[in-house]
Amino acid sequence: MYKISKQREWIYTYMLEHPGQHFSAEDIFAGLNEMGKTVSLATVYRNLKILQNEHRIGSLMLTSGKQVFDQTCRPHDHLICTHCHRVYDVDMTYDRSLERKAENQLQLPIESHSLILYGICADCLKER
Amino acid sequence: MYKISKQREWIYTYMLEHPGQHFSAEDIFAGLNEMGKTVSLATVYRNLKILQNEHRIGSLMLTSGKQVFDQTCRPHDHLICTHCHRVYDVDMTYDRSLERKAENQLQLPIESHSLILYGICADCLKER
DNA sequence: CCTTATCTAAGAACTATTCTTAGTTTAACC
DNA sequence: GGTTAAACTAAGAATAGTTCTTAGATAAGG
Repeated sequence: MYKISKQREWIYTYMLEHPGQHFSAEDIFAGLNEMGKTVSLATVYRNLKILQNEHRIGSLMLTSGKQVFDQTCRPHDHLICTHCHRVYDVDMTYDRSLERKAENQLQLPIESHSLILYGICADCLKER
Repeated sequence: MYKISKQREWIYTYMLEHPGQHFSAEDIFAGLNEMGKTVSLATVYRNLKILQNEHRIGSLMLTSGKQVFDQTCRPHDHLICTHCHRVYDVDMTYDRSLERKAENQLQLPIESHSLILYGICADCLKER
């Protein structure tokens, strides 16, 4: 189905080399181009979509309507700092039972969920 | 600060008259115009933003990047049907302690959160 | 009333994302 | 290892959703 392409591997490698970060397509486009790896923005978008289809990466829609991409598609939650607006991955242990609890309460089959916490991140907290 | 405007009250009333629904700006624009209440799309967008600032309505960003508006800004959760894609308001009782649990686990101040459940709604379940 | 800030419509502009096209690269198969 | 076909790329046009600009209309306070 999909063939290996130089550009797609650049994109994926770029993401893995920046652990913990969340990237817009534009971020990756700029980052690769700065490294001399010229790639067009449409190619970045197309390949991010392919990487998602292949379950190699995940994505998150911010309240601003901008999409950011995540190095993993393993289910996890997010913390968004209300001060610096950075996005962090978090693993809320209690969260694992959330879907079963929702099923019991709503009496409907629940397949997945998305949880975003808004608060102050450790870095911003230190700066006060 | 804000003056009362005919158009803004049309928009707000339109939303209240369709309880349980979630509207895009385009939905409201089309709905009002069908009723003979002509209003421009930019006015709908501007007033939805004002209604949000006034805390009269809420909003939700879908994974598609489209924004929908909610009759209430009272904190609550959402269920999105993976079959018909309708958006429902849900009130998960367990959810009230979620922010305190997150604070304990992350050791950071949490101000709010957004929880979206994905599953099959009652209507779609019936149709099988 | 009169003033003035806020409001509207209409359409231009903007931003993020996707599509189109023509030519290139990858890999499957002989 | 060469051929072929499918998947790929860059570049820019196109689309969709939302916001801005402008000139004129409308509320609300004095």
